[in-house]
Amino acid sequence: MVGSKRSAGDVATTGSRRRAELLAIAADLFARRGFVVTTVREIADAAGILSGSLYHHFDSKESMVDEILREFLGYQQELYAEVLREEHDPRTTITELVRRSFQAMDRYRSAVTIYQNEAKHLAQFDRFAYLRRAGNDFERTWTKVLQQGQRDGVFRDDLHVKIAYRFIRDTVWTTVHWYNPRGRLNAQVIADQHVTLLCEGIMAPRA
Amino acid sequence: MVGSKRSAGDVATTGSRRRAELLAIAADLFARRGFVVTTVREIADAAGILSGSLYHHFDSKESMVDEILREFLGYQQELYAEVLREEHDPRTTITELVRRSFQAMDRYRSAVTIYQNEAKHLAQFDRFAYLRRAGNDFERTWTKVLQQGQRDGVFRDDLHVKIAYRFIRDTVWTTVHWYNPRGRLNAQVIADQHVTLLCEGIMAPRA
Amino acid sequence: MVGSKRSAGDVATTGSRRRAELLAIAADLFARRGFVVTTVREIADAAGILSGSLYHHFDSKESMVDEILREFLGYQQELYAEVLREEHDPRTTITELVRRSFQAMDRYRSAVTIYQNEAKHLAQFDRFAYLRRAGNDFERTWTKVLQQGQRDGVFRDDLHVKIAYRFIRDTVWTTVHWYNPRGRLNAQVIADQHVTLLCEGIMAPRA
Amino acid sequence: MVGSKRSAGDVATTGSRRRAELLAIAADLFARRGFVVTTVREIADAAGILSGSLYHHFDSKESMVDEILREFLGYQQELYAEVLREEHDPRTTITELVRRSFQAMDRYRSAVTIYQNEAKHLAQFDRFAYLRRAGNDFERTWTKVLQQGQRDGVFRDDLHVKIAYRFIRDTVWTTVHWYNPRGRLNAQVIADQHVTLLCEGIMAPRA
DNA sequence: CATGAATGAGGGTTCATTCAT
DNA sequence: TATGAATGAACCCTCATTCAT
Repeated sequence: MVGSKRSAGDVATTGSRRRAELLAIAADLFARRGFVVTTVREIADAAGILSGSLYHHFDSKESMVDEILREFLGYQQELYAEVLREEHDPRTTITELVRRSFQAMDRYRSAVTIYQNEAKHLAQFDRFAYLRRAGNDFERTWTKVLQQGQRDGVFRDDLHVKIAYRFIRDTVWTTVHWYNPRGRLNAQVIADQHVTLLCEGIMAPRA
Repeated sequence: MVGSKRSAGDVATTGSRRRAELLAIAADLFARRGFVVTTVREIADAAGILSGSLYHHFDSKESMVDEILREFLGYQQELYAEVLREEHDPRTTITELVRRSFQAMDRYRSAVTIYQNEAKHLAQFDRFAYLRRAGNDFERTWTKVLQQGQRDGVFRDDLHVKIAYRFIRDTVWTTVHWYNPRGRLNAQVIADQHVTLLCEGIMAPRA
Repeated sequence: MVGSKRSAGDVATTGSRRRAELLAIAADLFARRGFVVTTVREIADAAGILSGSLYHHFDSKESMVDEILREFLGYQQELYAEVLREEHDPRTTITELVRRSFQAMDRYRSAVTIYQNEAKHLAQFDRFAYLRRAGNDFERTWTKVLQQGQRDGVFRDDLHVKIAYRFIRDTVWTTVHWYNPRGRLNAQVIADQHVTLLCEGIMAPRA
Repeated sequence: MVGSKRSAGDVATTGSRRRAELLAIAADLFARRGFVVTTVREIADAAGILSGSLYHHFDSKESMVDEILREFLGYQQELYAEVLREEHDPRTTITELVRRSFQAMDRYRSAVTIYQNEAKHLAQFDRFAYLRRAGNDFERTWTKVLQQGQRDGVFRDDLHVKIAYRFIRDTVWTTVHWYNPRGRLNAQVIADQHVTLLCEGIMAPRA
C-alpha cells in the first residue's frame, strides 16, 4: 500500500509474490543488522539481484520498513482490539494481551525486532508519525486495564501505573531479542511464564 | 593502508579535561541519536570545534564509544562485585543488584543507553569482544543468585532461571529509555518499585 | 568497521571494456604523478565521471594499482620463462632477457614506471607481498644466467654477481623514466644499445 | 639558509645543532619512507617533540627537503668541479666522477636517496626549479667527457652519448637503494667495480 | 523485471600548519 | 623552545538513488 509503485488502476496494490519475498528478505536483514546499517545492496545481494533492481518494486529503503512496520502494527492492533471486545476481567485481559503479543511476535518476528530497535529513531520523521500514535495506543490499552484492575482491588494499589506499563511492555517486547521461535519454548509457554512472573513475581508463594 | 597512529608524547590515552568534555558530548549524542547515525561532525559542532580537531584527542569515532562503554562497564562490574562481597540472602542480593544497576544508570546514563542500543551491533567486531564477555558476566551474576534463591526455597521453583534473568535484565536496563534523572522519581524509588514488582508481581497481596 | 564488499553478480573482478579504460587512465596518472599523490578524483576527472563512480568498478584505489601491477608482472614473468625455455647460451640469454624487458616496457609502460617507483613502498603491505616475491624471482633469473656465464668463462670471473645483477636491473628498468615510445629510438634499438654497453662497456674495442 | 626562520641579524643563519639533528632525522625518514608519505608528526615523534614544535625551526615540510637537497647538491657540484679542474684524460675523468659520486653518496646518503626518488616530483614546483638546473648541469658534465672520449678514440664511436649518460647515471645513483655503507664493500670498492663494468662490460676480456 | 553505469551528497579520517600559553 | 588545542582543506570511500538499455 504505502510506497507501492503500482499505478492507480492496479488491482493488487500490495504487489506480487516477488514483492513479498523481497520484503521478507529486507525485514530479516533490518531485524538482524539494523535498519541504518543494512544497505540496499545487501538486500539485493540476498535476493540475488542488483541493488538498482529493487527500485522496480519499492520507492526507497524507507518505504520498505514502512510497509513492514505497518503490516505488523495493524495485526497487533487488531489482536488487542479483539481482546478488549471479549471483555474479560483485568487479570485475564492482561493474560490475553500478553498472549496476543507473543502471537504477533511469532508471526511478525522481524517486524517486532525492527519496531523494538528502530521505532524511536524512525518516529522522528513525519513519514513515521504513525509509530508514535501506535505507541500511544498501546500505552492506553494497557494502562486502562491496569487502572481497572486497581479499582477492582485485584492489582496492588501502590502500583505506579505508568511504571508498571513500561515494566510490562519492556519485558514482553524485548523478548524478541532472544526468543527463538524454533527453540523448545514456544510462544504460548513463554507467554504464560511471563504472565506468572508479572502477576506473582519471582518469590515463592507463601504457604 | 598503514595503520598505527599516535605515539610517544601524545594525549590520546592520557585524558585531560577537554577530553572528558568531548567524551560527554559524544556520549550524549550517541545515546540520543544512535552511534551509527551520529556523525563526527555533529559531535564536533556540539563541541564548537571542527570535526578534524576531534582527532587530536581520539583515534576514531569507535574509540570514543569504546572508552565510554568501558568506563561504564568497569563501574557496573565493580558495583556488582561489591554486592556479592557483602553476602546477603538472595532476595536482598537481588534488591541490591537492582539498586546498583540504577545507581550506575544514574551516573552513566548515556553510556547505559548506548550499551543497551548498540552493544549487540558493536559486539560483532573484535575490538568490542569485551561487550560479549561483560554480558556473560552479568548473566552469571544474576543467575547464580536466582538459583541460590530457588535452592533456599525463597524463589518459586517453577521459575525458568534463564527467562527470569532476561526478564529482570530487560526491565532494569530498558528503564534507561524513559527514566528521567531530573524527574520526581529518583533512582532509589524506581529501583525499589522494580524490586517489588519483580518479587511480588502486580497482583494485590491476598488477605 | 565491517569490511567485505562486492558480492555475487558484481563486476569488480570480471573486467569489462569500461574497466580496462579506467585502469589505463589510472595507470597513466599513477605513473606520471605517483600513486600516493594521485587522487581518485583526478582519475575520475580524467575519465569524465565522479569519484564515487569509480567504486562501481573497483574496490579501492589500492585494488587499481594491484591489478595494474599484477598484469604487467604476469606478462614479464611469462616472457622471461619463454627465454629460459629457449635455452640459449649465456650471452644470448642476457640479450634476450634485456630485449623482453624492453618489450614488456613497451606494452606496459605505465605499469613499469609504477613498479619502478612504488614497488618498494607498496611491498611493505601484506596485500602487495607478491611484489617482493616477483622481485626475488627476477633476481634469481638473472643471477643464474650470470653465474652460468662465469662458469663458462664467457663473463669476467671477477664479477660480483649480485652487484652485476643490480647494475643490469637498474639500467634496464630505470630506462622507463626517460624512454619515449614515440621517439626515434624504438625498444629494439635501445635494448641492443643496452646489451652492448652491458657486455662490452663504453671503451672502444682494442684493435 | 633557505627556509631558515632566523632573523636577519643572526650570525649563524644555518641554525643551531638542534636544527641539524632535526634535519638528519627528517632526511632519514624522507629517504626511507618517501617525502610525501612521511608526516611531520613522524618526524616530530622521531625527534621526541610534538609536530607543532618543528615549526620553530622550519617554515614547512618543504623547506626541510629543500635544505637537505641543496646541501647535497652543493657538495656534489663542488666535487665534480674539482674533478674537472684536475684535467684528467677521459677515462680517468669518468673514473673520478664515479668515485666522487660514491663519495657524496657516502656523506649524504639520505639526501641522495631523496634526490633519486623525489626530484622528478618536486621539480615541478617553482621552489625546486634548481633541481632541474642541477640535473642539467650533471648531464652536461658527463656528456662532455663522453664526447671528448669519443673524439679521442678511447670510447666506442657507436656510443649514443645521451643513452650512455643515462646508463651511467642510473647505475651510479640507484646504487643508493641497496648500497649499505656499513657493509663489507666500501664506497671506493663499489665505485671501482662500477667503473670496470662501465668501461669493459661484463664480458670476459678476450685472451 | 533486471542490468550496469553513473550521480551526488555526505561520512570518517588525515595532515600541514597556526598560535596562545 | 616546546606544548596542546585547533584549523581547514583535502582525501578515500559509501550508499541510496536514477535511468538508459
